[in-house]
Amino acid sequence: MSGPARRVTIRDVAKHAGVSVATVSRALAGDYPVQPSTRRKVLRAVRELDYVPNAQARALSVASPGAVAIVVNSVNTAYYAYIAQGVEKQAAAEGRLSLICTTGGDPERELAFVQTMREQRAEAVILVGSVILDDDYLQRMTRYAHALAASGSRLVLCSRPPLGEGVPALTVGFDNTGGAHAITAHLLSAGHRRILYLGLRPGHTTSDTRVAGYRAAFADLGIEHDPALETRCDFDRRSGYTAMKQRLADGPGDFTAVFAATDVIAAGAVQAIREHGLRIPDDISIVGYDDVPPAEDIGLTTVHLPHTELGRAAVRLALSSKDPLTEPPITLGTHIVVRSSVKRLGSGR
Amino acid sequence: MSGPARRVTIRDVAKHAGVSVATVSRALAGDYPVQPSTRRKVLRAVRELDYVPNAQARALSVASPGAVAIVVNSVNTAYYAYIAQGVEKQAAAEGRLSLICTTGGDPERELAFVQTMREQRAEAVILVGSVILDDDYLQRMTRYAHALAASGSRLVLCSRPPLGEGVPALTVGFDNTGGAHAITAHLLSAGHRRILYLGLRPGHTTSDTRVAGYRAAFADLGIEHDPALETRCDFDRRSGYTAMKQRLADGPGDFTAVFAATDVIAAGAVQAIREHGLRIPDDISIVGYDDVPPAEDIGLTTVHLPHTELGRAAVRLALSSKDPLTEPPITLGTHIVVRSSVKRLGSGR
DNA sequence: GATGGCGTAGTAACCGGTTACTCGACAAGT
DNA sequence: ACTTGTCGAGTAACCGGTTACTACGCCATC
Repeated sequence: MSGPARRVTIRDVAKHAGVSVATVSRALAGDYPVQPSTRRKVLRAVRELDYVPNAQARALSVASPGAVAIVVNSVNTAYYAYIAQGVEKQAAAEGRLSLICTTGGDPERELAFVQTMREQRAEAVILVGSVILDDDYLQRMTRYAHALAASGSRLVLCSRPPLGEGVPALTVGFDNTGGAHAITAHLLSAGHRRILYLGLRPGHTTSDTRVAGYRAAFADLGIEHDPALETRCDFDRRSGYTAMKQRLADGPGDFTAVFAATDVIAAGAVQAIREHGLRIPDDISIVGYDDVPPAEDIGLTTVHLPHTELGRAAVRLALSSKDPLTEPPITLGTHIVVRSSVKRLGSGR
Repeated sequence: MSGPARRVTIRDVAKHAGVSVATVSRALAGDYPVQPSTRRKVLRAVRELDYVPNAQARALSVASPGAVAIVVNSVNTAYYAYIAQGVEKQAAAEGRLSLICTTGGDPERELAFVQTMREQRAEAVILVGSVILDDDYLQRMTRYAHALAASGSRLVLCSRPPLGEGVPALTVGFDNTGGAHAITAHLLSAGHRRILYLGLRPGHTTSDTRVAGYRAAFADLGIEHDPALETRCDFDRRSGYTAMKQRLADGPGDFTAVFAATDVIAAGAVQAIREHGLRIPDDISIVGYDDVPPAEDIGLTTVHLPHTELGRAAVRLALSSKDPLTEPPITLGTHIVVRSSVKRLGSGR
């Protein structure tokens, strides 16, 4: 029982079946007339040798669809996981393999992966997730875009700001400003006026767009807004917890509602609020953003994002024949999901 | 500005630099002496033409590391996402690309993907997640194992039962029975005697192993156990909710604690308990399993699983030179995470 | 019976790299 | 001056497939 020393190639099959390699190839492809008896011989040889064609070799001579690559910070975060799921599903539906890379936010890894994808002849590279928008970032993305375009791959920025004219990159995102506007208006119409915004992070694109919607809601309804209610906070549970703890320690009765920039922040904030002996929504109302799992568990009213659809849209766009230089960004709409974290204030005004 | 009609190949670079293709290859590989002046010419040509070597072509002539493929039900589930994260990280650390495939539990997709991975010459295929253990499944896996082994790929079953002697598959898993034993003992030592097990699903490997630990804990401590407290329930939130609802409607005071087979089931159960007007842990204690996000949000005492480490171990094992025919299954230990969902009963017995 | 067309199968070139082997030039040794 | 050795570069074979082109046998047709 000698182990298979070498992989079985099409030549082995040809020899075994007593035909030429061309015949084997044609019998398997089925696009060229082959005598039924010959075909049977070939298929039997294939079965007996357990031959599997080498996709890499085939890709050399035939233009075959390339893989779709997803780059995310981490798969552990529901927000990314949902999007990645959409990407994978759509890619599979279109007959593409999905390559995945997690960067942990490290630009080095991102760069290395983009380079690898050029070598792999990936058909599309999808970068997911918000970022700090600075010059370094813009330059980096612009370089990626041109490099990938030159290699015939397409770059899709998913839930990231567009790069602007003349840069060959496609963009798909959520309507963050619209969603933030809507949920803020929801709080305002429930009678809340002093609404804490938890998640200020200047330069962070997701934060910036959401806070913009929050402010716009006040402005549109002609309600005055206290900038001191905008609270800095990173986008994770712990930060939400500590920021809220701090805020409650400083001035308890300063606000009646909280708009957390993400559900994860909200989860942390909820814990802080409860530990402070306050009840939701009786003492404090709170809303979040994203509609990811913690939201349902804590009964959080939030903004639902079509995550999976975003991933699908990214792939569809990438595999379409749209010109990346001129195609406008796609923006997916959002809607509010009402649960039980908002109390209607007495309308005695 | 005529778009690059064809990809730039090593021959283009050679022509542009006025050298032979061999020289270009060697100048880039750097493993063969090349005159510095020649090397400079080559590198300049590479830069000017923006040449990127074709990894697929290289893989044909040189034995290069293959990709690592992960197959999961879905990336949306934290349990899978954590494991996938571990796989991706370890694969990246070992210089491999990660391919991902979600099956939604469809054996057809799984089969198709395994076949594709053979064609792609993947180095390892990692199947993750529990399954219904029946003859059909065993036959399928055995077929995969032999097929992949014949193509030189390795099969790793992650959090799935081993296939037994003579089948070339590696196995990595959690100590489900041990963890279930420990957390049941935790409830017993807190004074609980009537403990509802929520998540019975005969044939489902994860469920079977956990319920075994639950029963063993009673047996080891010589405490009688009422089989009627083992409740059927699927492994999702909704099922946990409805099963608990039903149980509470049937006989409220029948049990003092609940052992949910997963944290997700627990999350559903918690909601049902609260809606029934009962409080946790004052009226009912509850524990879960997995230690995935809902656990922290609902303050659930649970069994922590080293998910990410499982993924890493799977990759390490796959890329090691261990013989899949003889290598014993790896089992990763677990530990209890105590939060606030268990009440110590009055020790008045 | 020579000619042409059709249906199958084989030969060899090609995809884009790597590398064993060959070869010329030049320096050192005798 | 001739051999020998070394260095650097080119030629061509090869990796494992696909496919354009060629060749052959057979039948119908003139």
